[in-house]
Amino acid sequence: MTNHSNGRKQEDAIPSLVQSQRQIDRYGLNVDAQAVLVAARLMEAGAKLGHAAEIHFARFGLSTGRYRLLADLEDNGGEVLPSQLAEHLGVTRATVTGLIDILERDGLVFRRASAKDGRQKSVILTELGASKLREMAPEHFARLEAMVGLLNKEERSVFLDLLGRVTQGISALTDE
Amino acid sequence: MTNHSNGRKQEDAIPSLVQSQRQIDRYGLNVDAQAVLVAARLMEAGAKLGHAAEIHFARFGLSTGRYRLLADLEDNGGEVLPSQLAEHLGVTRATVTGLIDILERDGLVFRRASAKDGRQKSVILTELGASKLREMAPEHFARLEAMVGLLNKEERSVFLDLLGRVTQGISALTDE
DNA sequence: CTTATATAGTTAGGTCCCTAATTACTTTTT
DNA sequence: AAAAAGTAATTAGGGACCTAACTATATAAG
Repeated sequence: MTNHSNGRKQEDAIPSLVQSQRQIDRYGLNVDAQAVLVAARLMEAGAKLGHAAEIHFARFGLSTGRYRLLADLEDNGGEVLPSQLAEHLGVTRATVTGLIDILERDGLVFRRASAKDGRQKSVILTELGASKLREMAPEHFARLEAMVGLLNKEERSVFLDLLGRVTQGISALTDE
Repeated sequence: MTNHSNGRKQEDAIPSLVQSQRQIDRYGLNVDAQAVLVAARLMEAGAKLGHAAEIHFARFGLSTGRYRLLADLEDNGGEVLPSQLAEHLGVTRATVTGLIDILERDGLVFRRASAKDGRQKSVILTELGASKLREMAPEHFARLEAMVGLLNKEERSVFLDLLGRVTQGISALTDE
């Protein structure tokens, strides 16, 4: 009984360089296997992190999106328009509507119609919402810090630089 | 008309160091802002990459998961058990069932009951499935390579090392 | 000033993946 | 051999985020 069924053991599915090279060779392509490996590993890491983040935020009764919305509200004085939230979070307005629905139901936020523009509705952080952020902050930030704890300051700086350039490159997948 | 509504412009929502520092200061925590920034940027990048990958694979009528399943099949001689696929892909068996359902419907794969174990059903790559992989390979790998094109060989190597260590650290979010 | 166009938020419906429970076999224990 | 425990695949239901279509209000053009 060492490694079975469940598919979420310590290190499932880490793509290897030989695996990438084999795939490329099969079709006789002139592509750098290491480059492909970087792409594959980053996708793997992104999926894993996304899943872990949901588990992390679920401790506090939130999802990743709902936490980010609350944090953005607090970062902007406690009152922001849904369309601004969508832009800040990088999600659609439809998604923001859904996030607000649940946050409002839970009393962490409420909506108020705008006086100047009848189409707009401000989203406002409640005291309960603010205290939720306050309560979770120590553990939340400590865990984030621990996550990158295997990198020293210098390495983190290098990582930020490289990650930034790879992030720019992501558009290569969607261009054209 | 420069930057409105849609929330998916060139560079929405890039978290900054001052923003991270501000959040930490608000609660008087003793946490490294750069570390928090790395975590935030990686989450951002992961989400962005996941979304871009779906768009990329949709060109070929596939999703990320269905492509990975096909590729894993081909990497393993064209016949693999669902439970093995789940392990290789790092997803649950329930998810694999759904992926196979669609691939089978589209004729890229078929199921066959196992002779030795009545519970098992092999998944087998069809000729259509193999040719789908063959057709998409040039564009697929070229785009992956382009994605990391802003990094040279040396930098890619460093990035792989650092990413690997951060990936290990992800468990800090889920531990306990 | 009325018609056309743009914008804010929402709703409806879809995709991806998940967890928990179910069904059908197989292996182990008594 | 019968009962219990384990394993393989599936089904049922849910959460997150998406696109496209809709409603209501605001602005621009004829």
